[in-house]
Amino acid sequence: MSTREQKKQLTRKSLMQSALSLVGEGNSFAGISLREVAKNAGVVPTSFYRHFKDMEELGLSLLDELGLMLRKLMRDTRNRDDYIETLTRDSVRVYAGFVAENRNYFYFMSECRTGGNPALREAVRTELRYFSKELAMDIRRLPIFSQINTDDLDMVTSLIVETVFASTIDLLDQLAPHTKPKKNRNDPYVENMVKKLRLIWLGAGEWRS
Amino acid sequence: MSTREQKKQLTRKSLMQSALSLVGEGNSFAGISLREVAKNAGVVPTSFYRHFKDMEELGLSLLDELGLMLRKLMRDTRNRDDYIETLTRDSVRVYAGFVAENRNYFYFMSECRTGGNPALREAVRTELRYFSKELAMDIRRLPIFSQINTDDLDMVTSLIVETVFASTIDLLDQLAPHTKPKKNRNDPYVENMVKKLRLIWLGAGEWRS
DNA sequence: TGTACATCAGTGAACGCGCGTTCACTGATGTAC
DNA sequence: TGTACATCAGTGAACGCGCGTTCACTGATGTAC
Repeated sequence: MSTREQKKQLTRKSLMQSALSLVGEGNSFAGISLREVAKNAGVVPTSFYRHFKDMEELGLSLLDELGLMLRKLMRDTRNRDDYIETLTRDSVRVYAGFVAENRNYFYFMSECRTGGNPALREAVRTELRYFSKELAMDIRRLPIFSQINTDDLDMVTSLIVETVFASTIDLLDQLAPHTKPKKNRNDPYVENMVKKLRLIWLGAGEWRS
Repeated sequence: MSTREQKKQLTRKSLMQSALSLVGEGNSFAGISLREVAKNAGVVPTSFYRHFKDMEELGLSLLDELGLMLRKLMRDTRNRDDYIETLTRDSVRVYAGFVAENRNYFYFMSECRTGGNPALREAVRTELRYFSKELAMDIRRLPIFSQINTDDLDMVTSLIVETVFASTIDLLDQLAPHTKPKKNRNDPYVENMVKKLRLIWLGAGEWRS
């Protein structure tokens, strides 16, 4: 990779980080301007066009990036064979920690899930569907799912993914800025989430397709 | 009520409807301007200030209004003693129909759930919490919940409310504009939702606090 | 009922500002010989 | 290695436009007598 290309990628990166930090400051993505983003990135507004067609394209790149990070996180916590209760609690705790360390990304993705721009909304939907399918492939071998067909298993995993994701905005708002996630086992967010997942799990155990 | 006051209320109403229809056209609430709202309502921008301090105050009024409509809807479909399966499917169908007939309101409320403005976000949270509590009070007497304590019942009902609400944006996007909700029993949205609720129900039946 | 005054929802001009986008440019980096 | 030319990321001036907000106003409606 040439020096020129490296510098270009650096600017691109700082434009994305700039947008993200503006969202993290309490602005909604729909409300921030191309000029603000450029200024915050230390670059003249015209430069923006060397990297993105418009703000929507930048938003899609951000979603892509977070998607990759989340897939990696899933891959790393998968394929463990702990007792299911422990695995659930640990997974939720890992997720909550990851959210806390990437607050701006999740504020952005939460907004996009329901925000005004259809293209961004669809991108989030695709991402969630991907996680749901991954999770289904991962847990299909468990004995608890012997009585369940593929469609219904997808229904269960999408319920899980949606439940976790929908709660994320509440987690973000209850985190004071710059607070580290609680590491003890009594974090109320984690406990509440674990209860909900356990309930879904119970239901899945009783399910007959 | 005086004539003058009546006229004022009419203008107020048309400002709110104006904002709502702009959101329904695919704009995000965060991105529409006071001037657009006023223009669309057939009124000079300055008039806006006779009714609302700013766009946030208008947004909160919209959420209030939708909240009242939803509470009425809940009250009307409550206290029936159908077979639980029938009740669930009918309730989901009624909800889906209501969403389809009030698309703009639900696009707006969905955006607010996760949108950039903390005050609007909190207003939606309060509303959802209210529905969850109402639902808990309503179903606590069912024999299925004899083994469940108050906190856990709240957890179950909030899971139900969040699941239904999170899916609303997907329902909105899959509805073609100006489409009437399907009345037959095979609407895939309704069937998928019913399955998820049935699964939660199964889990709740197995739950021991 | 009629008159004189008060109220106030809506008006229209004006303000300074940041917006997205265009354009010709500069000068460091890359390439061919 | 040195030279001459090509590329292209980032610049800076300029554009027309819609923004939120202020202000003094108008004229229909309401109120007191």
